[in-house]
Amino acid sequence: MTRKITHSFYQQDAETLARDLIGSVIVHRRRSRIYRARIVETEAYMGPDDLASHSSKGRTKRTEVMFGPAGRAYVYLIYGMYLMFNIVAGVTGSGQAVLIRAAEPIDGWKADLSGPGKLTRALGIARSMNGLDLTGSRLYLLRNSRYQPQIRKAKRIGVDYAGEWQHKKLRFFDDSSAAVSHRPGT
DNA sequence: GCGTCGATGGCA
DNA sequence: GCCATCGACGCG
Repeated sequence: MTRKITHSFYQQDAETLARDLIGSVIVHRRRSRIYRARIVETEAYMGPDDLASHSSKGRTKRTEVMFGPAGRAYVYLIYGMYLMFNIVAGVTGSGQAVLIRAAEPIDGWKADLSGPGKLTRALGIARSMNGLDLTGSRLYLLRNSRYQPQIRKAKRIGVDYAGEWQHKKLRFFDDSSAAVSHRPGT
């Protein structure tokens, strides 16, 4: 049984959503083709108090989408060359989001999706998709109640500047997948 | 297998 | 002057 993920599901807090999205499937309809990939790694960004979260900088032009309704895409450029794909989570205004870090292609399609920058490039996620409603028909997620991932958690990657928040175990991954980008360090 | 480093551009 | 990254390179 597989069904499209709805607004009410995205409205869960980011930590719960990040865990629940492991094993779900990204669907991108692009140039008359359909690309599907199973999510194997995510990170939760908990809102303005979370020093690793962009929303901790407050409402700016960049972070505006994070403070909007859940279930929209938050896409931004990092290091001048990589796009990050996030999903807005929580109640409207809470500034939470889930970063999609890694996935594995489904249906015989071949791609390396084991990292947030590689994932957006291979899936064709563009900056123009910032703010896109993910319950539409172009880019959406499916939940498969049959697939049971082996979920583990660890600290988030690349946020060592975030004080006490850097240590919190807000990264979730499917330990049975080879596409996970980082294995936990002790 | 692991550490280091450069690429590259939007943002505050 | 930062970065929610990646891949190339040098080790030995």
